Amino acid sequence: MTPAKPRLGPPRHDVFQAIGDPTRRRLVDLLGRGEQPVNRLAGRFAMTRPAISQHLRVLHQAGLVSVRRVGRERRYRLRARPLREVYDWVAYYERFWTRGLKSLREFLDHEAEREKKHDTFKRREPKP
Amino acid sequence: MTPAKPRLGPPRHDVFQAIGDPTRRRLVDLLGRGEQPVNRLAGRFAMTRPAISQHLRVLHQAGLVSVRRVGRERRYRLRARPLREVYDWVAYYERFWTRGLKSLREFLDHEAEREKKHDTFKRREPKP
DNA sequence: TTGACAGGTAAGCAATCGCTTACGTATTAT
DNA sequence: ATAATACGTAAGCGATTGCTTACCTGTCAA
Repeated sequence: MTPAKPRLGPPRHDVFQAIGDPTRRRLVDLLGRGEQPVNRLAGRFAMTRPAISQHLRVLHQAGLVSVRRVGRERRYRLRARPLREVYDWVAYYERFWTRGLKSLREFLDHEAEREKKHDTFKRREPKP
Repeated sequence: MTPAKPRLGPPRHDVFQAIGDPTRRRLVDLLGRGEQPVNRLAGRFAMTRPAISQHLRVLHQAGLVSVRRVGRERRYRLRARPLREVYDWVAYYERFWTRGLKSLREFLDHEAEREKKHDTFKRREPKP
């Protein structure tokens, strides 16, 4: 197959990717308590301040934080709205684990379950 | 600062990272309709089957899918339970966008908001 | 004005990612 | 037996990530 085209331009970070990193999730958690300057945030991590700055940039590109300059510090605040996309996506699957025996999961796999049983008895599968 | 230690051993994929990739999210979506063999899944994407196999491996390591062999095909099925971790994390922030003027967000940033106003009037900030 | 502080940014580097092609291994069809 | 199918896996690749150190600018304090 022809090689996949490389992404060009500045990497527009999407929300799912942004929260894929545990450090950034912790940053979101910390900012959930309220606006905070970079140094205060960085103090909570075992890495350098520039590293945190870079994580904050990713969060910013994902629309998850905004900055405001106060004196010589920059205070970041959480913009949780983009998380809604994640929430909406994942909330759909809630039904897959909350319900019991009559779950949608089981309903959907009903046929598959029957096939599995037959497997146990060495029944032939219909040709794939 | 001393360089961060490289992660050793096989990369145990965590759920957040697993769903950080759009291809893997689509795989989850497809599997949400029910158990499916690899070829059927791969047919929906503009990439080779091995690429899909590798994505499925990541999902498997994250506990998001299970496999079952049927004849010569392997049928993957969704195991949505680990998504609960994502759901729980993100659900906390729902309040930040659902409520109106009296949101927790505003409550937490109440002080910050006042400072901002003062900024408008060129008032000095208390020393950071 | 000089220095200390807050923090962004660039460069560099090893590790990881996401993809490809090539190949190996079961299983089914002929 | 032989070929075809379904799939995994390894190797190789360029791009990206996550960190570091080094350096820069802007603001406050002395």
